[in-house]
Amino acid sequence: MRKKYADIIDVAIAAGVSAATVSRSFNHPDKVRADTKKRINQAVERTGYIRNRAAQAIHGKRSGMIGLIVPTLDNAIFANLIQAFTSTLAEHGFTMLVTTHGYDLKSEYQLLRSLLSHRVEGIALIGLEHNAETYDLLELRETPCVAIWNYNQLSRIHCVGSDNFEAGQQIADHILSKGHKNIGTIFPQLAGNDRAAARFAGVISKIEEAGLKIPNELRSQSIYSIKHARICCRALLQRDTPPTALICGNDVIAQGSIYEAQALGMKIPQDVAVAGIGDFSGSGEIYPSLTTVRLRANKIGIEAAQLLVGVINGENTQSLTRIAVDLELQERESTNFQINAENA
Amino acid sequence: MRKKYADIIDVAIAAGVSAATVSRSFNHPDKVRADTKKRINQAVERTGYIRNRAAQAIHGKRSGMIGLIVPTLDNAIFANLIQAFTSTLAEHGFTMLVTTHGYDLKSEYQLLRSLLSHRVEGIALIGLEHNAETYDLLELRETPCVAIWNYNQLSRIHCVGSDNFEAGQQIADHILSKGHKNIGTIFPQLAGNDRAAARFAGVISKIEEAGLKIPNELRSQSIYSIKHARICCRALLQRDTPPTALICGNDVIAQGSIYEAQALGMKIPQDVAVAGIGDFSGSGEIYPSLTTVRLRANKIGIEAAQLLVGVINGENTQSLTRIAVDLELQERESTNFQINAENA
DNA sequence: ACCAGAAATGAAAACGTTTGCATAACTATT
DNA sequence: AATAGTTATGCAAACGTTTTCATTTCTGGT
Repeated sequence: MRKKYADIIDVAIAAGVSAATVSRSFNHPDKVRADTKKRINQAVERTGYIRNRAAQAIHGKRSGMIGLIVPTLDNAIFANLIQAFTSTLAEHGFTMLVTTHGYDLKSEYQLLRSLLSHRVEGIALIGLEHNAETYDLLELRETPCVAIWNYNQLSRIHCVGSDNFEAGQQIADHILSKGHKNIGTIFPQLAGNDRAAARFAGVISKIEEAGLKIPNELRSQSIYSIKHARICCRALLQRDTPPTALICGNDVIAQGSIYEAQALGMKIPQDVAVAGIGDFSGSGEIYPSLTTVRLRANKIGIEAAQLLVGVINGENTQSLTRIAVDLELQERESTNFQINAENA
Repeated sequence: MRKKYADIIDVAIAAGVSAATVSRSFNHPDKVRADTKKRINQAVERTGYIRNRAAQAIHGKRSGMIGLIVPTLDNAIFANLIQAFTSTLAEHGFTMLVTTHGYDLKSEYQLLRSLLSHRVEGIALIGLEHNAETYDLLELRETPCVAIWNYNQLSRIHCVGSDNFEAGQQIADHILSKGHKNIGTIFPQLAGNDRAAARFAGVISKIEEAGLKIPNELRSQSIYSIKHARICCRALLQRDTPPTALICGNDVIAQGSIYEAQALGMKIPQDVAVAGIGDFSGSGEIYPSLTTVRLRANKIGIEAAQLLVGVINGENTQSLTRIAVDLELQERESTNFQINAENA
């Protein structure tokens, strides 16, 4: 046997046509006669041919792959987002090449190079905070690229996402409207995580607008873990004058806070109100249900994929597209208590 | 400008060597003199060269990509698994090409063809239940392949995972040891989901071994959703003689059951015990903490990646490797109550 | 200084496609 | 039935690498 698997020439011979015609039959089906196409398809069947996209990618464009760089897959809401993104891509004939950097922006540049070496047709990144060399390389290679998850009207690249600053504002507004004056926060580390940083800035802006402030002792920092969040929460709630409300950087931290408050025998929302950001699957179903700001991960994923495909196909020629996906404050049980004047 | 981006020849010219030497400098660094290598690296820097893996893949093997076919990414424990898998692959220089089929095994074959057309060097599948044509194609193309998540000593391909039948047995044993006789189950649909099917079979085997049986009315079916699980749980708990224990097919369903029981004013585990399978992140932290069987997603992901890389590199020549990753029963609060004879 | 053997490099073919151009085969018009 | 126009197909070059084989350049022993 000369070679291992059937190539386009074997198919061509089996179908009694030239390789060029076989190729056209796949890529420009309208340019080949119906009966020829049928013969070719039979030949494909007979020979067990599977086309080689590497060979296809080599000269022209079409590798059929999109690269995604994501901090981690191990995170409920990213998983949500990525599922929507990848299945939408699949509808358009693209497959997703995924890499993760674990929140280490320094390695992002290398991952980008790796994806480019695979000649992906487009790149998706999470968030808008990236190294200068990452941005520069994207520009240099003129790679279609979209930033997912954050919306920012000054973004350097296309973006599809929600305004995290606004999310912070919404949840802070809600907490303030319930009469809270003594408020604590539990957020992830802000450096290298522009989502968390923007949310926090939104919270602070509204608090200060209301003439209040959050002292440093009530600004707690937790990783993305229920267990660790519980520890942070406990520290806050066992202070001499514990906060009457906790604003958490995401729903995982908020859930941990709820469990810990319960474990301490406190009533939610009467003794302490808890709010999150994200509206993860389950947040509306736990007891008490969690007040949060919904980030529509599914919608963001779909829109981002559509935008990227559009850019690749040259439909989106001129300027930068920035899509703000709306937020929805979800008022639920965990904050459903009005503080009266005496309590304040 | 002749062409858009620097290719290997541009680098060769810039470095004053031939293309062959540049290629060797990447692929067989020991075969080229140190100072030549240095000159080449400088030339790479200067020209902004990014090598083209498509061109590399075209003739020989090395595409540097592994294909993964997964039911969905949108699932806490798969996300866990996949994160471990992809980061281990990355350590070995591979990038992961991901596709999802949403539990539709029929489309799996097409996804496999698509991955093969990208000339991935290896394939990972979830579970062992696949169409005959999927298995046949894998064999025909002699593609290194590993099934992740399930262990079965009769598997047709390499596998790394836990024995779901045993997981079902373990949790059933535990529930029986607490004296329960009136037991309900809430499982996902079993067809097309060999994990769930094996777990259920394990549960049933132990129940029957104990001389008990679970009537059809107490066998409930729920999708992977807290909300839907709550509905199923409610139906079971509102029966005239509700079960004293619920065995759930996974921790998401178990969590939903806990919330619903609480909402119905029932005490866990006194009024009803709840057990899950999986030990998702958070299951040990909720209140009451959930008794479950730990599936070590992280370990499975890492081992699977190592096995697959080994097979690709020809280290694992002879027979099929099947790795059983151990289970760990996690006894927690949600079942911590012994039924006495009168209650039974 | 010379030579044998080893190490480094280069030239060219090969990998499996796609595509521009040329040609052949149809269609429809007269 | 001839012709012009259209449509379908084939030929061959090109894409960017890797690799085999041949050649050149070292290296060290005499």
